[in-house]
Amino acid sequence: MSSSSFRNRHRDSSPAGAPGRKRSQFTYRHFNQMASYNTSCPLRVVAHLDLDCFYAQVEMVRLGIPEDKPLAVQQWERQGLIAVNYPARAFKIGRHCTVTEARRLCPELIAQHVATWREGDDKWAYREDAAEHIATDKVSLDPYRLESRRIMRVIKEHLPGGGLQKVEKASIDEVFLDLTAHVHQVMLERYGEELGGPPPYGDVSEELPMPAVTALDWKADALVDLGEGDRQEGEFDDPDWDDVALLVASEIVRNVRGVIREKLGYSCSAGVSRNKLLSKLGSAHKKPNQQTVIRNRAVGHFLSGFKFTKIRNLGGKLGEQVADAFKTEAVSDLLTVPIEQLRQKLGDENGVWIYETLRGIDTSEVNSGTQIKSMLSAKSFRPDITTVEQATKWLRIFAADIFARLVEEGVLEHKRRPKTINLHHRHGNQTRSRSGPIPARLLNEESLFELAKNLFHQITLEGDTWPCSNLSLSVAGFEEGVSGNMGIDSFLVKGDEARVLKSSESARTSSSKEALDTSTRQQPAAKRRRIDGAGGGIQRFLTTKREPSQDTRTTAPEDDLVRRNSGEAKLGTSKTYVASGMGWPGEPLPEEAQADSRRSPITPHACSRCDANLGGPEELQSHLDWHFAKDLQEEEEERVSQAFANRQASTAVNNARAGSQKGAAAASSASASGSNKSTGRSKKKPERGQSKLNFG
DNA sequence: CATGTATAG
DNA sequence: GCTATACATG
Repeated sequence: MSSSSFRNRHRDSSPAGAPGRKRSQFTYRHFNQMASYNTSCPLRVVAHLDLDCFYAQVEMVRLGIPEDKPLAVQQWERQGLIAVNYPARAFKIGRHCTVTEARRLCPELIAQHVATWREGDDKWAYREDAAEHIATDKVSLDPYRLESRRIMRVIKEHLPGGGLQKVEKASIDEVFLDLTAHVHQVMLERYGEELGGPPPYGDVSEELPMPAVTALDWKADALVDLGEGDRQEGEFDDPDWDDVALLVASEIVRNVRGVIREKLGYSCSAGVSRNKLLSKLGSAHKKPNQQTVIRNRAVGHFLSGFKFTKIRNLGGKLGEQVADAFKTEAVSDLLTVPIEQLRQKLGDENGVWIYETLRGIDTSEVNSGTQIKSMLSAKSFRPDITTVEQATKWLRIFAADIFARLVEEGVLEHKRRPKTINLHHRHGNQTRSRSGPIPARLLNEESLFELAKNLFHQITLEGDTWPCSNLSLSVAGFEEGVSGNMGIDSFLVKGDEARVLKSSESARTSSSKEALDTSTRQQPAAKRRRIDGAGGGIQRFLTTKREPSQDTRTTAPEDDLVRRNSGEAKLGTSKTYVASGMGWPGEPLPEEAQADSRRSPITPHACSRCDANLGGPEELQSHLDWHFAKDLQEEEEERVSQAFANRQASTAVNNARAGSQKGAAAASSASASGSNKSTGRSKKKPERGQSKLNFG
């Protein structure tokens, strides 16, 4: 198949060289479309950024290890390495090596264990002995999430605002950028002569003049070449505006990469092309620390060299199905298959999708939302666990982990909350899960724990529980705005809530449950008026006590979050449980967080800390709460990022020399704990909520 | 809405 | 392994 099928050729019967005669294959309309992110715009420009062996880089930067040292990130003793840097890969060390194998291949290897949560400790940490504590520790990916956020922030700060940026966080270490509008603006500035004026006859379907340039300087970019044979389009054709757009985009991407490198020390690779599909393939094409441009004219050659199993969404069962159906894994082989046949063998939807994908057509959007949609905390047990007590312990850790992350992720200021909670259980081959709603007012650490225990109990009711090889707790269904919960809802106990929190065998182990139970038992199904709206019943135990005077807004859940947070996220041993043991029957109720004195006297509608103007006292209060939580969060973030910032410190030499986990871990804990005091809170950047909100 | 499956890094 | 997300399906 000729590569012309990948591209709408300009039909011009005159020879390519005819002076002044040839016009662009793009029209004024096409160019104008760039401003509005039309996904079918032929001048669209999308980039994919991919951090090189991200986890490994994070550890190297954090520990100040020189770039040429081989390093791998380790998880437990015998499990595969979860990241291997490029120097280590030179020794043939791969993802699925064990630590022992890796060391045999490269005695100099620095194997850094991931951070872990440990029961009784109130924060994840890097620990020398983590590898041997698979039974008590749970991996924490927080260091990587935090660095990921810093990277996102740097990217967003570097790109122009005002609707000209579209940034999608595709994973912890990947980002899509739709640069179309930005490039449009640059092209206007740079080529206003040719592009800026009105089209001839005022007709936007007129073709543009060709760019004046005859050769483009692609700098160090890896340009995908065009292949042999087909001379209809190639290097001998003059560059058109799509090439110019990609060139501008590649400059932008090179700058973004430079900024990430300079400000944070991370290298990444990038792909620049017309859409997500191609950019993603492009970023993987040359690694590390390079960028690949796939010009439209090169798409055919680029794609036909791949096995289609390398394409996003074809790496699994669907790809296997396709391979089975057509007895090939090569993209090029499938290009001759008519669309009807694809539809017939793979279904309409898949058939069409594959037909287009094979030809580099992808109109999927770059979604600027970078907000998280679900959160999961999980543990695979080695050996399996066999008792309710063990399970409960892990559930508590999960709840603490998830709640801390809810706070971390800025759920507070975003006024978002997860709607559902889910527990997965694995017993041998069989997996089961139970889920339920998270009532708005029950969004705090203890409640998540209670909810989780209940879900777990529901699972145990069906038997076949033990031994259990895996448990995971997740929250999902994030939705905007909780202010709606302050109405009549607050005074009702929904059937759902009653059911979710209904007392059960295990529930009896919790005094809060008993209170709940008695308060809801009389008329189980019906919605009911609460006896006292100001915080009796359930709320007294499951959420923070309210101040009666604030009663019209007392049940705003973000208040509960704020206050929980003020006690710092604890792993499993939140104050409540330390104080009251397990909350077994007969034990005293937890001393709840006291109404603290942070509430400033009500000043009419203006925030003293920023220029925000609030609609009324309630909004103001909520806003101040937000500041409060924000401060805590920033302190935390500062604390962590200082650890990373210290990377050039003298410990680097020691770490490198030791080449052992011991040395690295010692240094890391030193820098993590010491940084706070030594550097202090020198610069606390007053970041407005909005920018954070966009950021995710 | 609840539950399970697929995909991917 | 540990996450995160999307989707099918009842």
